[in-house]
Amino acid sequence: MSTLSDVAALAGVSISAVSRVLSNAPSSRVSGATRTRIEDAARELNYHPNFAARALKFSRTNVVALVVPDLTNAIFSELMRGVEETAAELGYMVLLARAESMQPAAATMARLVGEGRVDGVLVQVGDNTTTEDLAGILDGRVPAVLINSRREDHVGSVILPDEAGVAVAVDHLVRLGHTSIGLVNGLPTTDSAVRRRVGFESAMAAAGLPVNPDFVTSLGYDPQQGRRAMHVLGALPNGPTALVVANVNAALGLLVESRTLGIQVPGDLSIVAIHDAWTAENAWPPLTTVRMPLYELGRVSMAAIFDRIRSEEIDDIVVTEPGPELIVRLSTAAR
Amino acid sequence: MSTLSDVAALAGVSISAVSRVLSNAPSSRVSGATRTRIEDAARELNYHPNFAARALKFSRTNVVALVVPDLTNAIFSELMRGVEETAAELGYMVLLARAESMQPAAATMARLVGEGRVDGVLVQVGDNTTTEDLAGILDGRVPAVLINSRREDHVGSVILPDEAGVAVAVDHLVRLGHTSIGLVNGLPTTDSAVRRRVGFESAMAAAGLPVNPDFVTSLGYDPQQGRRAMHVLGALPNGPTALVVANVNAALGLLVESRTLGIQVPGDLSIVAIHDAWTAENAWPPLTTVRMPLYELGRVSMAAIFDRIRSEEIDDIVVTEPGPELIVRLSTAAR
DNA sequence: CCGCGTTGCTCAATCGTTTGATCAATCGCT
DNA sequence: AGCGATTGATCAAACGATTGAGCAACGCGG
Repeated sequence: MSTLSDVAALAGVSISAVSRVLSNAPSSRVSGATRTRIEDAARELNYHPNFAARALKFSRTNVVALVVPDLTNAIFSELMRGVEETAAELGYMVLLARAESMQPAAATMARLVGEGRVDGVLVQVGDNTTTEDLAGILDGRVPAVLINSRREDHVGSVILPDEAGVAVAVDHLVRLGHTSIGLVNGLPTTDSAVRRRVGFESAMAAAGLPVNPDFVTSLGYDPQQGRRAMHVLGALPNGPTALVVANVNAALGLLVESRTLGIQVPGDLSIVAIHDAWTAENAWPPLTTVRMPLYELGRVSMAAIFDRIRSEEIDDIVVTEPGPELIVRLSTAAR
Repeated sequence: MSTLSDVAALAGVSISAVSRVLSNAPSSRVSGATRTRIEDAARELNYHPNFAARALKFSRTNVVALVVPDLTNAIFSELMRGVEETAAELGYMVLLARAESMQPAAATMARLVGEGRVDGVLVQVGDNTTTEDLAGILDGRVPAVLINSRREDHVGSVILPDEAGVAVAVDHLVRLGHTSIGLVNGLPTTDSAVRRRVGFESAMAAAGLPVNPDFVTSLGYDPQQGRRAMHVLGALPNGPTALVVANVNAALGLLVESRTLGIQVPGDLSIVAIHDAWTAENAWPPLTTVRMPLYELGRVSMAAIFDRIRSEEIDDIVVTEPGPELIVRLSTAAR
């Protein structure tokens, strides 16, 4: 790891000259001869500017943290790709952080920012995270953007068109002739679950169908809760003939429980899940899903935190392009 | 974000005093009075030492990069947990990086270290990681530990007891009365696939069973390749009655293809997959798996890179404790 | 040939932290 | 009281990069 002085010594000039040449300062006033001498020296020594030194000088690291509840959630794959690609375009790096339980995560984030390791934070909160835990980080001193959830007391969020997504799912089922449709939702404390519930009710109303409260569960987005939901709904004497499952992972668990209960999918019960992932096409039956614009969610979120860092300006954004896309597989059938 | 000078000013002392008190230097020689004054001031200002400044001073960041081919692979969940927990114990942070987003990977890793962003690199090589991608770390200038693979030209690796894992799977199938057993393996270029193949052959030999080359595929670890493998094996006139699938993700794809082909699992075909993950118990039928010590793999890997960074000493290690553990679910049945 | 503008480079301060060297004040001992 | 040892603090030099200010050399017009 060579430094500016090493390069300067080799090229026989001062470190200032080297710095100016290598950072391509427009006002650099350097002769062509020294310029090439410096560039050659830098190449020979394989010079890379020291990250810590620059960060110290600029009090800026060009790093943002992306905090997600579970990195191995296939759903986040596209989100991360969007964030990372946009970050790279903007000259940023992404520090990926798991936040399984938020207590230590909040502390970790506070450290991350307090120690100046990152310039901003993108937070995707999960099922078992109340945004309360994040209060410390969201007090406005730290550039932060909430992904997939909103808070009254914090401006700066990017969310998905959840209502529209659920509407696409409901429409598909209605078109197939279903009238008795249930919703397997996330926890009511989750912001996205609230929006999905609203979307469900509007879509049902628009189709002229009643919402049976017994057909709506709000247990959570993970497979275990999907199982529980199926268990609850399966025990109903006259259950729904179709379900909108607000999360593909929950749908996987639900599918297993349906088999245990001897319920045929899609014969007895049609299922359409929100979010597409590789697990959906490798389930049996392969799941009909609504693909949400997660890649774009990532892109927009990164762009938003960038703006926030540079200009202090930030909005609450809904990603609308592209809209939710129905992917028909084998878990839905006509009634 | 307050600095040492802020704290010093508030406490009415020099920054040296503050630094010594807050870093708990044993030779600090500070009076109890000033000590508490400084500590109070630090707390009041919510002081956190600046990361960049310390990194610059120590030319050490206490960060290691963990490079994995695909973050959303459920298998890596435990691995990451092991790495992160051990890192935390050793005072390190983990910079998670997707290999996919590091194009070209060699250059990105070189930059990571060249710019002094990380002190070392943990690399989990995937199916499509090329030797070229690793070029930067093989010359030994960068502290690096290979996870799950070994190379002649690089010392510093931690691997799983792959042979033993496959043996556990084979034993289970043999005990169930199977004699016609196949192997759905990873690419022959993958180091772990080679070891699993060896383990398969030894285990079969130990059971006094012949290995039918037609029953062995080496297409890859992902679901798509699992499907292809099933397609190939399903076309055989007298196929195997049981399969060891070297990766749980491949097994998921294989399972779907088996349904498409009308092959009953476990009626016509028993399946045991290497690696346990939440997807295994949420498949249908729930997959019998061999749980490998991935958490410990993470712990040992982190410990190894730590040693390498501190002392330049490094070994090639096999994680043996705990051994592979059979988890019986519903994808295997007696013959 | 003097003064002025320009060119091409170097000096030196700065970011925040650590730490050996230094120094003033106090203490213990005779 | 005198003097060395100890205590409790500060000074200042790094770490590596950036950048405004400064300075020597040169060209050129008058």
